[in-house]
Amino acid sequence: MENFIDIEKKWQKFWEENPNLYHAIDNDKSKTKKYVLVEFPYPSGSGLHIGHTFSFTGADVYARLKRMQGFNVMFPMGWDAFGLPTENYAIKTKQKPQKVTKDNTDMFRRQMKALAFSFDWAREVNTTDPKYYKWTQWIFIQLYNKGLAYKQEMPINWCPSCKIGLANEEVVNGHCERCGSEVERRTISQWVVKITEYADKLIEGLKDTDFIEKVKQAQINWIGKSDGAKIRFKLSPNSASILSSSRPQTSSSDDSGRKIDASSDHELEVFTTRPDTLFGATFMVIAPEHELVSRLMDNEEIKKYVVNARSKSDMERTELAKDKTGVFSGLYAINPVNGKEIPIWISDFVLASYGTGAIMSVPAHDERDYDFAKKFGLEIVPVIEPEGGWDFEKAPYTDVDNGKIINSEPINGLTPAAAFEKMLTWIKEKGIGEKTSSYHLRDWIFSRQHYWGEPIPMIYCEEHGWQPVPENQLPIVLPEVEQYEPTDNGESPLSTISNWVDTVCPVCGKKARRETDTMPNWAGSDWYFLRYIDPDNDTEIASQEKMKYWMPVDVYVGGDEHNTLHLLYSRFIYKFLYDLGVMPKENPEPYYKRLSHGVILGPDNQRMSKSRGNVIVPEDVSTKYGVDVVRMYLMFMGPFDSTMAWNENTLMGVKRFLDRLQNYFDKQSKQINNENASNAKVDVIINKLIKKVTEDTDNFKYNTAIAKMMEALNELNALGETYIGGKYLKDIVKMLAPFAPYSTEEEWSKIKNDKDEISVHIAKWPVADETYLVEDKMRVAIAINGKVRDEIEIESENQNNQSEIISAAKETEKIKSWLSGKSIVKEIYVPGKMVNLVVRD
RNA sequence: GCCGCUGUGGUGAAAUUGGUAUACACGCAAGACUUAAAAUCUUGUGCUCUCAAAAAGCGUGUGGGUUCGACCCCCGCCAGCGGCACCA
Repeated sequence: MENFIDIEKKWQKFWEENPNLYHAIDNDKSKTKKYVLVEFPYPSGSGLHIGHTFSFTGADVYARLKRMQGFNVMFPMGWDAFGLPTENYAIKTKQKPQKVTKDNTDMFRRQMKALAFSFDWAREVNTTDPKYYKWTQWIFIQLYNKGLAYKQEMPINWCPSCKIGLANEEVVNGHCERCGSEVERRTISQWVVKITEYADKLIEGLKDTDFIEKVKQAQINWIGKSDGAKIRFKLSPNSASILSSSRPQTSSSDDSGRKIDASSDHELEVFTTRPDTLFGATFMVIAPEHELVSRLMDNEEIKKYVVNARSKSDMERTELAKDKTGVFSGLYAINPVNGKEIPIWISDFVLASYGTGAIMSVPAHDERDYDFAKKFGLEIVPVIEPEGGWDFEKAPYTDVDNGKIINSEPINGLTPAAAFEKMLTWIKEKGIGEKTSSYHLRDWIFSRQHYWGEPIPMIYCEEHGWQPVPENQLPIVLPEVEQYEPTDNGESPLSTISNWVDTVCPVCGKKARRETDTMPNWAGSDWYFLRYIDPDNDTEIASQEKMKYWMPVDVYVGGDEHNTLHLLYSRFIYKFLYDLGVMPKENPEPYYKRLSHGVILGPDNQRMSKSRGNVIVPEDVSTKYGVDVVRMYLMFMGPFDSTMAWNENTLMGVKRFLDRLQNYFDKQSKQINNENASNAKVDVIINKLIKKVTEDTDNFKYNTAIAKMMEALNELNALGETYIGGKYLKDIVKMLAPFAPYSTEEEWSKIKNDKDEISVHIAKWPVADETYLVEDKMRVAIAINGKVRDEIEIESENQNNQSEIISAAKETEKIKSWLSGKSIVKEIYVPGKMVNLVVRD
């Protein structure tokens, strides 16, 4: 007999020579389409890891099932290949990133083919291919044209040792991921994408999807919508005159037209979720970055505080969260509802990036305001009191569901909820504010000062400002050069390539400069699922007709770590393109179902990592035991979405099962020509198996599907020398095929006849014959007071004959002894399941 | 602190969603084959009581509740995991 290595070689070659087995056919109306997507990998130098193997196998099993069930399945694969690790590796080994990427994707592709994933390789995409990123750049231009991309001074994470700007994801606990030195803040002019414009649409759109609750919640939390009001506080006359005498020297913003701060010299605008507590506002606090503060820098104390606060990293600010700091601004505002003059403080616990960068402080009813008031001896005025009173000396009262409004002349006695509504109308009538919402979601910083990314297709002209590259000049190809190390000044390495940077203005034709920043990693992975639909299209992102056929993605398999950022960015870009009219109007959402796969831990129950030395390399295990064993084990070890530890003993159990099955097939093959040699027991075993395996596989419950196959084999073996016939033998091979593609293909080649498909992987999935699912006899449990004491066997056709079954139940020896001396007060019969007799002494 | 999830044998886990708890697999024990070991096969395996068996009792983190009947539904608590976190 051939060993598994020969078998794998043989069939890999066969599949390579027959790629049409897994081809998805565009616009095939004769079949129902099924778009099965799994997150494409970043092709790192260390090859496919066990997590990839796990999630890809899970998606592959599903794709194979659907294909065999007669769907027109698209199951594509590609490479999310821009990114820092490649750039760093290239710098270290003095190779071109293009070359490193090529080597890595070649390795990944080879490993994937060895693992028998049924990808449609004709649709392979690569985010670093100019033909691909032409469209990534095109999307950016559309964003710019619609006013959703703007340039702004933004603080970034700066590594002083690498001399490079770091993305948030490259900062680990306040330190540079690469060199470990502490990250500083620096302000750099950056491209920003207005995802916040779509915040509401991204929340509402979730109802058009079938994501699991956990994912929907993650998205909603990340967007973090709060309903409340904007309220304008007039400054006291004195304060207003102080300010008007010190206008800011220059406006810090350049051309974005965005104003963070809507306040004028006479007003200070705040956002609050608690307008019901407005009468309790006894002071105000503004962020050190607030526009007003820049006009108060003559005061040494304020200047010192502000300079210090601005130099703090986000880390430091939040770490010191408990201990409030602050300084009095010298200014006063008027509480619009009671005319009270209240002080304005400056403190870094107020975030410039949320709301208006200024708050009204109600210390009696907010933890942070309370801490601040206690520390600086500010007034605390309660405006809500619960029944039974509250000791405001000890703590603030923050419960919104209970209590009555006090100390608030026109609204006294209302509940906080009623007061909330009342105040919204009131501030509107008085013209001092209006209802609004605020979001945790921030606009998306889109610039990276790295080489290995998509060039941002923008040109700067002295006269005409920022202009998009004309679309017919796309793609702007990343120049291949010798120098792509980071520069000293924090600019992208592209800035040193003068013959690339120097260009002409698309408006006036005069000298102009290209943008030298590149896009973040997310840019290419936002929309890749669209490109699979039409990977070679040169004139459109994808053809309308094809998108109409394939969209939406039916099932999207990915990791929990992408449930917020990637999924949100991706939905945003899709919705933007949808509003642009580029997407089919039937599909406002890109993904119908989202499935998150679990995590495979090392044998020590710890996350796999090189430093722990607990890494399992798929290629090592598959050369030792065979690909089928590895695939099947991964699917058997537990539910597809849970965290599980690698255990080689359990893997051996799967291997034994496959070996036993092989023996069974070898014995059975003697009678292969006898299509229907079978008996009643076999009919039941196989048809039940088909039903269960089909259901479970369809629902990604692979572990129980495999358990059923094991159970069935045990049952068949227990029948001894019974031949089950060719049809059932083929059914078993088919059901196993998605999990164990090699050995089933081998077995299929032995047992198939001329009428059968050339490959088991395009054979027709079996359908259970319902007539065999009903057994003639059933076992009915008999319980006394809910505890099972005995059981009887009944004819299935009699299962609804309640009185007969109950009297039979009372007649068994065991039950009689349980009943003696007791009286039956109630009899319950669950058809075909059980009898419960409720008795009393 | 907030949001989400999970607690079932020695282990990974099942349970038709309110109807016989522990399927399947691992591990362990005993046996068969073998000079021996590995591999393979057979049998047993929740706990207590028992030389053993029968019978009984106890058993799904924990305390209550609803129900003829609860791993499943409701209320409270404990433990663990993941995400967010000075978001006004």
